[in-house]
Amino acid sequence: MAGDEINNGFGECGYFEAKKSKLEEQFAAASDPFRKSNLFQGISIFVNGLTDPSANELKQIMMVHGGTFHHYERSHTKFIIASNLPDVKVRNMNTSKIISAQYIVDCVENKRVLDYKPYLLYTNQKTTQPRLVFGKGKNTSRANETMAVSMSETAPEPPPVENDLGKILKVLQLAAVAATSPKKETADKTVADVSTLSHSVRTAVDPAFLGEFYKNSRLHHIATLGAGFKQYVCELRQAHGNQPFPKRNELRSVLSGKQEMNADSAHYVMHIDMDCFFVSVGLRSHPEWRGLPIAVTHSKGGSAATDVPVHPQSDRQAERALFADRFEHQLHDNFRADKVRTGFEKKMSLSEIASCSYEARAKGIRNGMFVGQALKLCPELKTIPYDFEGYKEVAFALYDTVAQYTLNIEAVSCDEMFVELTDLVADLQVDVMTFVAHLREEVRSKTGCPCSAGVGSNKLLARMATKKAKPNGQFLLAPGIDVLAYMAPTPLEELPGVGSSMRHKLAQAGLRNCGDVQGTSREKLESLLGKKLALTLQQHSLGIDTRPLVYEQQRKSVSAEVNYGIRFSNASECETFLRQLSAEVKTRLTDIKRKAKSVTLKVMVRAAEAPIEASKFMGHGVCDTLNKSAMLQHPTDDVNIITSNVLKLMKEFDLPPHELRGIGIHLSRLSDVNEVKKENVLLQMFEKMSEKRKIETTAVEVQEEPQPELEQAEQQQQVDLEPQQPLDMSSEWKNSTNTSIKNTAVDPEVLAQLPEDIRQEVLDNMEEHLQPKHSEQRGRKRRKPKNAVRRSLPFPSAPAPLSKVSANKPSNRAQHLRHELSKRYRGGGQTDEIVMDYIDKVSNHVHPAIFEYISRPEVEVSQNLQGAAAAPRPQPPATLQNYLLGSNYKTMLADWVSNQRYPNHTDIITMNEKLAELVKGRYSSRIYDIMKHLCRLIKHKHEDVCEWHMAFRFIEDTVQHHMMEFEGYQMMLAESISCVMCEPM
DNA sequence: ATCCTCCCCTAC
DNA sequence: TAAGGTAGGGGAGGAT
Repeated sequence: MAGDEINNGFGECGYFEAKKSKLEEQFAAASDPFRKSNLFQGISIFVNGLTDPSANELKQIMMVHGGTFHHYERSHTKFIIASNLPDVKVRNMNTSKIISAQYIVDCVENKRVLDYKPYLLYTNQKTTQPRLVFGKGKNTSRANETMAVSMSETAPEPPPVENDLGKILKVLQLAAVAATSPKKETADKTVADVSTLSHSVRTAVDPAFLGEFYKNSRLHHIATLGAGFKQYVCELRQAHGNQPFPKRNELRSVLSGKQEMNADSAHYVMHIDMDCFFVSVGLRSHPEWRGLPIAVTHSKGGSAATDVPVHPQSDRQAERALFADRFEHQLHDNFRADKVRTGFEKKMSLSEIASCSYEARAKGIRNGMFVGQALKLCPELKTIPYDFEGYKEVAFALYDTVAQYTLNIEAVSCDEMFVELTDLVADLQVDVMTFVAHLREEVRSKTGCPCSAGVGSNKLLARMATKKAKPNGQFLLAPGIDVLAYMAPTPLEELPGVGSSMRHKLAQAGLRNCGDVQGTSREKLESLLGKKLALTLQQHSLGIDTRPLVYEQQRKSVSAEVNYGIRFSNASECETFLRQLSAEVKTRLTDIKRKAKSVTLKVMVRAAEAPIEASKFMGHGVCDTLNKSAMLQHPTDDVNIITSNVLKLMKEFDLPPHELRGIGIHLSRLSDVNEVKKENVLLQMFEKMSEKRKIETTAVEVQEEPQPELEQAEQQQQVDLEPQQPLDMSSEWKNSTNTSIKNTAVDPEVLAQLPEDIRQEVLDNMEEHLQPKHSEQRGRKRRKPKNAVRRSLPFPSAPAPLSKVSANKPSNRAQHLRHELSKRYRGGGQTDEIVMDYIDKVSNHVHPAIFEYISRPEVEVSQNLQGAAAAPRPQPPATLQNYLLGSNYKTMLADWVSNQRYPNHTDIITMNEKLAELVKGRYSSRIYDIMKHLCRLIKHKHEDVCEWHMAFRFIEDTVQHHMMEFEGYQMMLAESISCVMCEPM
């Protein structure tokens, strides 16, 4: 799957890039399908200055042959490749590992690792002719020979290094081959398609699309790296505990003596941010381009960016007009409007600029601008490609550098964070900006990239300071200054949270800078923006920021979204993609070890007036966006449940697949996997057993004549577990009951077409889901007996729901039952006499045996009451999922009661639901047994817990309520709980 | 009042 | 050609 490619190193094992062992590194290498050999395994190089081959070419060579390319020199960098270094530079370097680039070339040519000494630039041994010598022992040379043989491109094979590793590598390489082969199978379509087959992946219909897209998406990388570093800070903090920071001592001795301390007790928050991050990382290997206007983008620039093929069904003029209209009249986004206005010329590249250098910015180029537009502003703009690995590498170096001094870090993104400095500078006894300068220099030397930092008394002011500091500088918003006066001239859009939309809205009201807002009444702001936004805006305009630094951030949602390359021609292509995306989002969910209770599907649909094809290649064009969500009954991380809900939501949108331009799946209301486990013990037991049972019963037959309630619950479960089955409309409404789409309305038109009794059932179900989840109400809720239920009951009409008053009229009920009995068992003789006599006597509570007796079909009526009670009920439908009916219900109850100190709310609800099903199914004697057993378990619980007593009474109460509704009588129960502590009055 | 859904906005 | 994601905060308006 796409999983590997999407994984940025923040998988469940955490930041493997940073910590991973050698072995893991080799694993990763072996699974790379582009790998030609492992020639340079364990060898790392750093390229200093101009070389031939160039740094980029050397990087390619190293990657393809299993080596490591360092973008900056590290202590463990094995070789430094250079051609000529200035004396000044060399003087302070360890020259024993500076070699010529020719070494790499010769190694590849000879297909073995050569002795590097002849290639040293700064020793006596320097020669131009490499000696063909193996530097190491016999074993190695043998290995090298084998390697040389195995380096043929058609049959790449790992060197037989350490035996185990060799085997593992081999397996992994085989796996990599296997993983790529299905791609080729899709080629079976037509022979005429051959021309397109050779092309790269285009639309989301291609099974490899998702992986390709995420591999190349800058926004995806920005987002996942950001999330990754938030988690990284958490991990570092947890791993660190209360240990000291040794680096502080080192710094203290370096800076000691020359510092006069800040005597004030000011609060210091630092905001640190890399300067035009992507560009800086890209320039590490091309220092000769520093000072030029540079942009990072997918477009290769030059003529490729000014003569772009145009799709016949696209219409740039029309699309531009539409976009411009939206941006100018609805969204007021000047930048985007401008981008469309001047960037949409025919044949100009619509590739976006992810990051541009300050020299490019000076010409008016901005991040996010189209390349075509940027080239008009600056024809000599140089474009460089993305280096996602490099961004991660540098980001780790940045975070690790800061983390040496403190872990009071709030990660904002991969290149930006807030750091609480108050305690740190007090501990170091240094001036705050001295520390910042030292830190920035360390970051620069470790990453090879410049950064800027601002310091203020809160996050807002620190950020403002950074704006002043950029590029490559630092700035302190001194604690003593008049903050109000300082903020007043600041344009509002410089405040965090104020974007183009809000800027425009405020400008309409005559508010442009912080000073304007400072003097505006709260009422006016609130009417403009709403309560909360008004408050924060006003506070920010005064330089006040109450937001604390959040060091350990908890994720609240997970999502996966693709608004590029979505072009389906039919529903099945769409469904296939939805399944892939569901799997993707499920992986992300399990990666963070959480479960979700809400699923939201987001779609982008081509706007009615928009051209069929977007101007931007595979772009979404002008679209309308729609969201729809479904609440799950329980938190889940089951891919099948997620998928079935996603498919259902898509079906509800009822959109033509060919008009879709974007799809996203969001999971929210997350809970911890372990919390869920604790919280829902019973349900987990049920589900576990139903899984097991599913495997055991191979063929699950669908009942021709669905039994009412239980049957529906069961069908729902099947949809959840088996979304592979196509969903037809007729099953959809039935399925929309217990588990899923509680909050989605049923189409009234569909509803109108249903037969009366079925419609009533649907309405009842909907009503049921709108009931509050609170246990009291749910358990005690009055339920109208349904037609369908009645049909299966022996009584022609079930008793109407009884109020408390009528329920307490035993003689009426006894008469009723007697009447039914006599009708049914005419001439039944002695037995029925006994039964009726019994009923008269007990009046209020009926023994389960009686229920058993009267609910048996006529043919089975036996002569003797005892036998009747013992007679087995007809087997429940094979699909019935109520495990309270299973033979091991006692074990399950015992597990529940004994493992939990206090009963869970959700477990009690589950229990009530399952017992209610039993009531409706008339499993009276089982109910009797369950209640008896449960009562005993609670009584004999090691520790007397009133919560359990109350739980039992509540369950008992609910059961009796249901009995009263469906049978007209309460059940005689064997035991009850009495406790002086919690007994109700 | 408080919750829910469906947005919109913002930031990187 | 091109890779227009992701997460969080919050408002409007309706349901309870």
